[in-house]
Amino acid sequence: MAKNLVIVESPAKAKTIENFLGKEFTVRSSFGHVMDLNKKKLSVDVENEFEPQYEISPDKKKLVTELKKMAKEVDMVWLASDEDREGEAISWHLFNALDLKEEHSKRIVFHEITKNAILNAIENPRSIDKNLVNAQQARRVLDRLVGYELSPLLWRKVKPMLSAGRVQSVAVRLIVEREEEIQNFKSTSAFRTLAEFTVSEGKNKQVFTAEYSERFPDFDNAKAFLEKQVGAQFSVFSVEKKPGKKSPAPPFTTSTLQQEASRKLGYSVANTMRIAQNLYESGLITYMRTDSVNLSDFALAAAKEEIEKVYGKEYSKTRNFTTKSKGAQEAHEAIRPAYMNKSSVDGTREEKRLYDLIWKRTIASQMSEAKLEKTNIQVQSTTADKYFVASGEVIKFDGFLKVYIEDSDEENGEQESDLLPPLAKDEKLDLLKMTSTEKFTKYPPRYTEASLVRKMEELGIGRPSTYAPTISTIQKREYVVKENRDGVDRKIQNFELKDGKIKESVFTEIAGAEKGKLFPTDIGTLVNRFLMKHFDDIVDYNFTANVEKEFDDIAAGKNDWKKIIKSFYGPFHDKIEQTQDNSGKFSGERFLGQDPKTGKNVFVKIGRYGAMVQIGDTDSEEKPSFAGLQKGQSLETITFEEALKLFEFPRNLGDFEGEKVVVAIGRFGPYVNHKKLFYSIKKDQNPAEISLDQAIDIINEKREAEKLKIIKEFKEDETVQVLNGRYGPYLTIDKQNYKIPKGTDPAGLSLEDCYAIAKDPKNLPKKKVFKKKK
DNA sequence: CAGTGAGCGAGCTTCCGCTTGACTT
Repeated sequence: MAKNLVIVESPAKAKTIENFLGKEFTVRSSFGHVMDLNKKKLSVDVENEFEPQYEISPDKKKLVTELKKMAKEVDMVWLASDEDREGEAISWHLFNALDLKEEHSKRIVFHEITKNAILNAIENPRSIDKNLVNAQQARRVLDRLVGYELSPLLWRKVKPMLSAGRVQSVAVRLIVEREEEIQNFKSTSAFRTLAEFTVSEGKNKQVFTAEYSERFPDFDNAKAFLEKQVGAQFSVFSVEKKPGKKSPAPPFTTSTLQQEASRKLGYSVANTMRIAQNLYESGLITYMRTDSVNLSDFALAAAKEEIEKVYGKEYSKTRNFTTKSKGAQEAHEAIRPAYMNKSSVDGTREEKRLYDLIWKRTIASQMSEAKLEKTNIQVQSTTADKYFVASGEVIKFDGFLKVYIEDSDEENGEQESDLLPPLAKDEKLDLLKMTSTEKFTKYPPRYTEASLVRKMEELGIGRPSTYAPTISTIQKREYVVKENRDGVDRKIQNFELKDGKIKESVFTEIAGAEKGKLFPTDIGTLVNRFLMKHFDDIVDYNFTANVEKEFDDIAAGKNDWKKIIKSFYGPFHDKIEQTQDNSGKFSGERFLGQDPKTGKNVFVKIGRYGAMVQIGDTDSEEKPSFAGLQKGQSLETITFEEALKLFEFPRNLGDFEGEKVVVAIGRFGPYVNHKKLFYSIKKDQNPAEISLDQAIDIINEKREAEKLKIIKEFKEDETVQVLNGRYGPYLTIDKQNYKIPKGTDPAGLSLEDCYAIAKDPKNLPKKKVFKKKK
């Protein structure tokens, strides 16, 4: 056994560091936090100074025992978790959980994984910073109190299984409020006029486009303007040239990597992180959960060398970027290639593409700026008051643009800068054609996963390690759905002036189509309304930023963490109790009208299982009847007629193979029921209009698919089947599933083999880790 | 997985931030 044990947070880091340190050092990892509050209970003693009740996390028990044993056998334990609030707490937890002694343990920190940085850290140890630990305790306890007092209130007032928290509830609010903005947005239109010119005399007949600097509010004005331009003379009024430059973006942080991978590669936030994790574990990139744009001296030097070698000296410019994001803790470097001279890697297509993005972004960040020349031209007409303007851009020196261009979120990328022909003042121009086209203003963009992350980072809510999980949480709770939506056709009016004649035309464009955007659900909207009404301070966009300032004071030793929590918890808990006692169910109920058949009231509201329509009052003698809303329908927008339609199920379509075929709508959407079997109806078919023949098609299709699933059946025992599942072949006996041991040919199994597999407890599927939905 | 929704009451759910595998039908 070596004389020293170093404990870091990540196993990949442990492996690298062990190589730097030599035989005297063993390096292990804690896999993150090892202690936490118990998941089942509040675990904060609110009566007694908010004392947190920590325990060793259930999944870390084995690890802690192991580390404890190792710690006893070495002379010195070096606690080398990250240098931030959470890292300090991890060291403190390890100190406690491993029963360490002051004289046998030291706290060390480093920001980059280089031999010098590690050796330097070993030479400059310190003790655990209790103030920083206390700041973490305040953060942890605050989040627990908010989450574990608000969520149960939601279970009682809105719906079971819901959740609320400092981070997720603000993320939901952003999406709900953006949707409200969009719904309230009134699109207006104006006519945009473009003209194509060439010079009248000379050789260069290059065509360029200029836009008239006024937009016309309506059809008549646009038409009048174009009519006036018939027969007009055009000439260059002014030519203005000025130099410009562009600088590269800083290297990637978690947030910017997620955004660019989404824009350029179309990866979801979770997917990007999974791929980055693989690259990190293969030693190809630095740590992928970081808020720092800093590069180590080693990386700066390596980038410089690579750029000078490949592109030449004039392309290199060493830069140090400083972070602008709120609450950044900068325990790591930016995300960069481990080796700058490795411009591509082996791996899956996804890994290659993400690595390429990281390599280019990092290299570009160390390259010189691009030099441009911008040209603005004004064209005058003898019959117009204002000018037509055109702008062009010429790249004089490409610099970093040679390697990498950052994408933007702007959806209307209409500011295309054309290359302009050489033009002089007063030069005569020929008009080729002029068009005036109706343009509609666009509502603010809906969030994508990545643009939501950017907004969260801007507000300082969430951390690099939680962006992806938070986005999955708000979708799992069904506050938000990621969806594509079809647009609607919109008529566009257009004029064209050519050869002295004006042509009118109308064409259609698709407006409002969305791909992979986040939409709030009814339940998300309702929960947000509830929180805004009773807990507006918690979902305030500045709540996190403000408490972060308090945590900073605690970390600086200027304030006591329990005092801070106390001043928050008093009023917060009062509000919890008040809302609990004084407000009723928060169901978002909306009255739609009176049922023409019975005269009873018809409502929509959120029930135990989601949005539903109710006919009849809850407190009336006769039990009300209910129907769940269908996919795509919403509490806010469903009409009285649509609501009544939901009660037309189940529909009996007729007989097939001697038994009834029934269409109905269930928990999982519309389905066909026949011989006690269920068949889902696809989205593009309307369950209210489906015919018997169409239903039979659905039944037969499913039967075909089932047949393909079967690899092997046995006449002797029909409960035994070898099937093809989502995760490869498996065995099912009497509705119990079993894994087939590796290396067995599923098609060659005999009935006896199957029984044998079933007997071995090894082949039982593991217990479900995730909870059942219901 | 499957057609629920009153009310009774038991027993369940839930936060954020650090980390990876093991595993799913």
